[in-house]
Amino acid sequence: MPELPEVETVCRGLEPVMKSKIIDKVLLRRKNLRIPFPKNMAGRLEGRKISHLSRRAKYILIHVAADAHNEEDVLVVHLGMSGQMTIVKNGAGYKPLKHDHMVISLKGGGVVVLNDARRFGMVLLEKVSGLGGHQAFQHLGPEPLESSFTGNVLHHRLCGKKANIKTALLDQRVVAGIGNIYASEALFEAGISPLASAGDVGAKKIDALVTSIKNVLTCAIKAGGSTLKDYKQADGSLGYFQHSFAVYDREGDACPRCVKNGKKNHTIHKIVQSARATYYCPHCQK
DNA sequence: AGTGTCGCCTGAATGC
DNA sequence: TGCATTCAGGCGACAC
Repeated sequence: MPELPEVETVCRGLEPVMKSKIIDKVLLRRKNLRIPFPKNMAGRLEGRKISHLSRRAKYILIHVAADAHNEEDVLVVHLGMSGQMTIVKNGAGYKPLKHDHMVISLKGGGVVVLNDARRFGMVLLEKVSGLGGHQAFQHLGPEPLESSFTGNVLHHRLCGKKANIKTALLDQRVVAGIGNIYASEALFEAGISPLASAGDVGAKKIDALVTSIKNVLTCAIKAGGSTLKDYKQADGSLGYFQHSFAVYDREGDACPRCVKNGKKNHTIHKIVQSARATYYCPHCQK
């Protein structure tokens, strides 16, 4: 499920386990995910210290500190559709499960595993200085939770676009980190039809949309954070938390906003746009 | 250049 | 119960 909030939650869950630890062993249990694992990945990482973790768009960035022989590197993990990072509780007793593809053992006993059944994920290892120029990063749009991401900014980025606004929100070059769920959720909250041409939506509605994007993402991160805190990763896996959505996967349900306005008979519809499911209320999203 | 469709994989849910 | 079909939250390659 990983969109921006889930990836953020994974980063926050991993940080206390990985930060300031020395990488002891990196085990790759196959050659590739969607793309090959980086050349000599284990050799380039083992013995080095993790300085901190961060996130850009839907990418987890594990920063590896510079040392006598290397400048700072970044181990980049993208979870694709089905990827999961797991903190193994009893590292010494770790037995690989099906689809465990990458196992990072830390000095002191911590073990972190990347499991990805569908293998749509990817792992990169890049110098931090070259990261911004890497093809995965160079065209990424702004981070939606930065204060510099405003209605004005989004309005400019959508200007002239003929594609429907739902599809445009999924374009990582327009804005980074929004996936299929939160695109539907944000448009619903802002009361904007997913069918509208992106370039035709007025400035005022785009302002509302930016507010809604920030709101749905922030609420989801909050839900993820409380999962970390409350459940303490019952199974050690990170990022897949229970969260209820207003419209996503609610085809046929009563529209919550219309119900609030006393109109009980308006329901959530499901349509397909650019081969992806979209959920919305035709009555209150114009 | 901008836009829409397809396929990469496996597993879960559904239908017969 | 078993087997086939459909669908999934990402993203890049490709065709137009």
